[in-house]
Amino acid sequence: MEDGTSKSLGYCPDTDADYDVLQWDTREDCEVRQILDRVADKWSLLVIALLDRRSLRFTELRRKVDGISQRMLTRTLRHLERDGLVRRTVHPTVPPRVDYELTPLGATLHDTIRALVTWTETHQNEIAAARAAYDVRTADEQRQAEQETERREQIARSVSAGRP
Amino acid sequence: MEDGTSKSLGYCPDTDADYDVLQWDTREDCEVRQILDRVADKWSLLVIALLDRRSLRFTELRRKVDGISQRMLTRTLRHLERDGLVRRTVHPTVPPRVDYELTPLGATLHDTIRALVTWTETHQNEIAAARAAYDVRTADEQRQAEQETERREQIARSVSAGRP
DNA sequence: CGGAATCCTGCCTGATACTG
DNA sequence: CAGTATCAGGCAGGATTCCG
Repeated sequence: MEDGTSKSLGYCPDTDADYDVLQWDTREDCEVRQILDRVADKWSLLVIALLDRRSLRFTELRRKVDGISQRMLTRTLRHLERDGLVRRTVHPTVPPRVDYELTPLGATLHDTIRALVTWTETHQNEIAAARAAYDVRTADEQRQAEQETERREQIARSVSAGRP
Repeated sequence: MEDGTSKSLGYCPDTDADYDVLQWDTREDCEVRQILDRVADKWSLLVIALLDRRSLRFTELRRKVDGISQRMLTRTLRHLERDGLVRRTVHPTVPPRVDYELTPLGATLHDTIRALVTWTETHQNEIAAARAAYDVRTADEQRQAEQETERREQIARSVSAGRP
């Protein structure tokens, strides 16, 4: 209800004849895209990665996922619950206590997501190096571009000075 | 330069005494989080998933990634290039031609992301079922809540009518 | 404690126009 | 073709408040 199910039937002119490479339905209204957009959400990813077998309470999650607002945590958890990835258990105590844990389905996704986290941990140095290199390159190009612009402006000035 | 490069080296003051479960640095300024936030972006994910060995031109990508604005495609590609995941090749022809392809590093990430896409394809039926079930449940609860509210309002009305 | 409701800001997006 | 630039608008997301 409310969100990602039926949408603008975004018809997709899509591909024509390049089936040489594996492809999948990339249309926006495609089921896989819908799910992927949810799963590829940074908060969802973190929550699932943190729910490693052990169930966590709302506030525990809030503390562990640094930077998340309670609004987004609530939304994220509702989405994950709706998708059958997380089970929400309310204990009718006072003060209230709500536990979140992965469902079996969520656990299978957890494995995949852990792989992503592991990849990140493994390659973070390479990425940092790539970023540094890129930034240097870009800074150089910008300096050159500025010089180029200045040169042209000088030409333009001398021209307009020639015939006022 | 500017964003997430050299920072808090992975040690995590974080938790106090719950090391029972595997944990990693979840702080917002953590290197891994920075990368993860980028990788977990829906557009990045799609682009990497589509760049399967074969290089693609800008417009090819634009057509394949249904729903992306050219602004976001440009941004996404720049980010991926900066992170060393995608190589951008400009052919000085006319009209211009720019090819994008995965770097070796990007290819390793591609494997992980394909796993995510495959997971989605495999479990989309289960998720659809979970969503349907959830929506039914929620609709029921809402109907009950509305009835409850109405009942209380009636009581309130009869009370205020009793002593005006 | 675990939310729901409200307000408000900022970014994404879409459209358009202009370069090279 | 492959962008960059700019502007309007809409909605995601943060901060705050209040309730069971």
